[in-house]
Amino acid sequence: AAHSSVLGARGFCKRRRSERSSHPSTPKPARGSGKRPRPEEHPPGQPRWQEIRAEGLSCDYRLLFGKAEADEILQQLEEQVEYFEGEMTKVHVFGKWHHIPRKQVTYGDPDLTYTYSGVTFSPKPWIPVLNRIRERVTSDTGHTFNFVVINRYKDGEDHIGEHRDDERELVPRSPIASVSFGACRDFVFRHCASRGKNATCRIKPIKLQLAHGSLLMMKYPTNVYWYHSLPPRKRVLAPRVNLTFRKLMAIAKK
DNA sequence: AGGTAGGCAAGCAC
DNA sequence: GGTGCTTGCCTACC
Repeated sequence: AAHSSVLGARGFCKRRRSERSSHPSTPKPARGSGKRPRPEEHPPGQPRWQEIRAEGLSCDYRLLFGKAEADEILQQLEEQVEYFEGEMTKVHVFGKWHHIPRKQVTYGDPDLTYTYSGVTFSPKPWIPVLNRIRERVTSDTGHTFNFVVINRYKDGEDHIGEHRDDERELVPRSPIASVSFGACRDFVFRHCASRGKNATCRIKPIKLQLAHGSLLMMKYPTNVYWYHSLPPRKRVLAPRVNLTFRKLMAIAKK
């Protein structure tokens, strides 16, 4: 019940024209002239997926769950997902300890591990709500996954900085499925060669909005060339729970 | 005021 | 053994 007012606030996804990405070849998922492809209202002839393409970037976006089902899943996630606590909520980089500005946890098949900024995480065993989401992604995409990283952003202050996902433990060329629930948040891709003062090219960042119940498939070689981040959005007051399903190799290469 | 971008912090992997 | 890469915070600047 606490979520209903929050999730009803569809205004979170509405953007002013001036805020839109100016990238010419990029579709604008999760918005547009009232033609948002919600699963419960599939107009025939409307593309099932929205393809996002740029140099070295290949992603597909769609709404995976209708609002009622997404609301139900979010409620279950909020009740049942147990996030890491204590030492595992900190990262040690450049000699300093930082408290990560979000909550995080991993679930997956036993014996798999995932390394994030030098810390190796063991997954918690699968629970039904996560398997429900995982099975939906698999039935829709044909891809299987054995691991999920869950990030919870309590409001617009919580965020994650620019990064690429560690490729070493991923099955080569396997896609990452990013499923979002709760507040719609901006999601930004930046090409690796366009970062910093000594950038060798000026490819513009690509901004997407990841809506409640949506799926973003990040396909090879996106993760090779493009960093992604979830920047702070101070006006967002509601939580967002994001699940990135991955296919990890059974034996970690070190 | 919020969003963006750059500089900065030490240590490990190759 | 030098080089590249790392995440988040702070600051400056619109």
